[in-house]
Amino acid sequence: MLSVKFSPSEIEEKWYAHWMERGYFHNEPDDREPFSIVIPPPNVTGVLHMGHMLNNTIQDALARKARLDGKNVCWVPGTDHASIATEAKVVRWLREEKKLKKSDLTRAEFMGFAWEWKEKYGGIILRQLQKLGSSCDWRRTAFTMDGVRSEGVLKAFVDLYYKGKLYRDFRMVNWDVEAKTVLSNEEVIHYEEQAQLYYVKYKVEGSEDEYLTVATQRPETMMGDTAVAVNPTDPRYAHLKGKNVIVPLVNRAVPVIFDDYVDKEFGTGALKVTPAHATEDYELGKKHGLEVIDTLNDDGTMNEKAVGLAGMERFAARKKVKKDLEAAGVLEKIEDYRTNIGRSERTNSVVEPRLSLQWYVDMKAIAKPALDAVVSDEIDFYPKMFKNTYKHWMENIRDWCISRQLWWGHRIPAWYVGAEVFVAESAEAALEQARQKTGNPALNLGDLRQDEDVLDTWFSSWLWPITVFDGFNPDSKDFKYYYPTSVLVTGWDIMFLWVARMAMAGFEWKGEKPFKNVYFTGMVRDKQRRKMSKSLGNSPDALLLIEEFGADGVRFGMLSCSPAGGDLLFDDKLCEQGRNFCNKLWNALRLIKGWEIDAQAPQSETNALAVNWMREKMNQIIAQTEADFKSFRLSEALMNLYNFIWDDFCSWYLEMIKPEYGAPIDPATLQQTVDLFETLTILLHPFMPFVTEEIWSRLKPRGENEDCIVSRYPKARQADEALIAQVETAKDVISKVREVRNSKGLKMKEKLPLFALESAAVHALVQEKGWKALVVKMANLEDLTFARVEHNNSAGFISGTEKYFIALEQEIDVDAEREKLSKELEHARGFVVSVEKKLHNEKFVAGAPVAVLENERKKHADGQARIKLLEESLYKLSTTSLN
RNA sequence: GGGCGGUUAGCUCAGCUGGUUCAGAGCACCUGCCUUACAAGCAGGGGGUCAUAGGUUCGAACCCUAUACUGCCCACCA
Repeated sequence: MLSVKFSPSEIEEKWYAHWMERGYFHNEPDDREPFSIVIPPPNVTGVLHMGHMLNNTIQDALARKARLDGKNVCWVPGTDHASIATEAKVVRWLREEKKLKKSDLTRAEFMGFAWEWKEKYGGIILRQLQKLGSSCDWRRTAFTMDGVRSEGVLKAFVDLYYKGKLYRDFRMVNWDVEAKTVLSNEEVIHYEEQAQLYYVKYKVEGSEDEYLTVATQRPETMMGDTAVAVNPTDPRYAHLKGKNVIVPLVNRAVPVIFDDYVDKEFGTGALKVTPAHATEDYELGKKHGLEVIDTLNDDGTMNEKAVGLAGMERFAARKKVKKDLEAAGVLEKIEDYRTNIGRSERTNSVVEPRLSLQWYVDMKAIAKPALDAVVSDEIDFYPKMFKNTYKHWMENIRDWCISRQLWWGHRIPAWYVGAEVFVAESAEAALEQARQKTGNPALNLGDLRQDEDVLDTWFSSWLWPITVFDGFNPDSKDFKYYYPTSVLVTGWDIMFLWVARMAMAGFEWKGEKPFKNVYFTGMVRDKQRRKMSKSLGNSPDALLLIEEFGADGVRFGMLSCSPAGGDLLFDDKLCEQGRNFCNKLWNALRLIKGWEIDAQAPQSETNALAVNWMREKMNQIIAQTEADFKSFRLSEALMNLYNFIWDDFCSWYLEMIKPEYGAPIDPATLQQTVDLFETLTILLHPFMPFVTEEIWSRLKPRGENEDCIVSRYPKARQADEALIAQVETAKDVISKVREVRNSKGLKMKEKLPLFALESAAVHALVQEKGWKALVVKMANLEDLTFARVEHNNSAGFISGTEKYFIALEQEIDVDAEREKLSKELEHARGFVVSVEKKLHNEKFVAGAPVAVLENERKKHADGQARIKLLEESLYKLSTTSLN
């Protein structure tokens, strides 16, 4: 006997192991149509969170659907070395577990520990993805820092360098003082924050007590000031031309310069210029030939140039400067104001503009084909609106800073001999170049100094679709077969960091797009629309969720409310709904399995009607689901199936064919029902693989390799709308009888007589095979018979244009009934009037398509028929009440 | 400052090419049921001025214009 409650934990591991053992996830190139996906590689250090669950559930649904469509599916899993994040974790681990500081280790020692750490903790997230049911080809698991991928990174770097699309430059960068590395623009997140504007008085040199007041947000950088700038058209300061002002506290004279850049309206209209610590100041400095005084160390403390502040952390220094300025009597006032502060995506520390020498990719040189591909829909975005964002960014693209002052990552393949740089895939190759260039054959490896920096993690991830199939090898069989990939599923938050760059890399090295479709998922948030975060504690533990609701339940929860691109407001309730759905399916199976069979019994007309109706409805749902998949409307597809299975299949169909208690079922109906149910498991399999596989295995005896996961998706044919309409009419009558029961307090168990007012239409329905018996069974009627007039004390309803009623034992509440009927009548009349308006409008009659016109005429006729019936009932009611 | 969205039921959102009784779904809520598959359930029910104002059209939730509110992305205003 099957248990009343479905328990996912008992079957999940079994089926996952079974699928793996059968090798269903693995494919090699063959003559089938390929369907390939590359996973957005999660951080190797990470654990599964809601965002991963969402995008992996979507990818898995797409992969499973493609598999059911008979395609050669290849979903490549893997992880990303996540330079900054991992290095930070390793540093903390070393400090806490091994009592070691990074600064005490050599580079090689550190890397040894980092790899040790990676081996220990690196695979967790991939094992968690398996729990979710992800049908990845695990044999192809890749890592951005493994041998094959690393080789690709070096090749890409060298290739770009010799094409002149990669260069080294000294300029203002974003500095993360905590990680002590440079960041790309895309890794800086701007937040609007509360800040203070300090008004500081700079004495005009040579004057008695004339001051020029500047407004600054960062007074601690004033020791690096080398000018004060004002707008040349500002009359307030015109007389200062050629004058100097004295920087307070350090008492250094700096010139007053004049530049259009300065906004007269902001603050006092005077801007202190600190070329070492602000991008625009640096530009001003270059323009006006100013000295650059760097007052910061790489860890965010002040250096000796910041007189009196040396060694202090930058924000402590700000407080001290404030005090000192007050003491000196040159702090005019402090104002609160809102401003944008840039913070490091990884460490969240305030990013410091800083001058340094770094490597860059010339993005303008490689962006064009990737931009065109999206604009022309060669690459399709879902939802479409992200095209605009992408286009805007690509058209204003800025060069990409790819070097990082870290150790965990791909070390930059550049070697220096003196001031000369040699870029090559290996030290040996660089040495060869150096020998030729210098004409000195005695040079050896020891004379070469390799660049200390590593590459931005995204410099390896942007090659992912290229390197993942077979390294950086354009001629490989797998690469040729699986590239470009079919669809990329990822969050919109990494559109610039990853998606756009992959597109560029694809065209740069393969001359072709890396993916045909991009599906952008929304951000997972909690019910209050807050981002899921560790610090808020509002992020549920993914594995606990799976334990509680089952993988299918959680998948249902993630998918059922995930319109592409929009926020996904996560709520446990959705997973619960998914779990309940599994249970519903399970119990439908129990029901069918529990029936006795009478091998001799013929199929009743009612059962035949029910089966045919269900088949036609299923045709509709198959076509709908197919269309939804094509346009990546997974949420809709799942919800349609959910409603279809719960309402149409379980509540209606199974109840239609369900034998009386203890009675057997005929073999034909049972077989057809099993077939229908089997089709349902296939339709639902992409979303809920475990429960469907389990039910599939129990529906029929199965052979070797005969599993739901590798079955064939049904093909939709044109549904028989007339047949569907016929049964829908029956459903309407049945529902209305039930409504009467409910409102009159009649029990479901009580068999009732139902009458239909004589009409050709009802006679026609009753003559349809099985129709009347269906209504009698489902509405629990004594019989359905005809009457020429409505009986006294009856409760009636109109279905379509026909009047039905149930004669009641009890007296009816005449006033209430009259009010109800009057309302309905009023509504019907209003409806007819609105239709008439259209029909009397000559322009409508002339302009509307025939089908629309026909329909309006039918609406008009039906409406009039209904009005007539209502009027008769009302009349009947009034004569009753007179009695 | 530039750009892109959104506003439909108490909540979250569909509504695809303007046309069927189009005003929908899920959740929540209300009523009645432990009815022999399922209380993780069954049968029913209430609930909306489609943000506002104009316009186009035979016809508008849908197209256009303006307004209000709101979210996001990009950008060097100290």
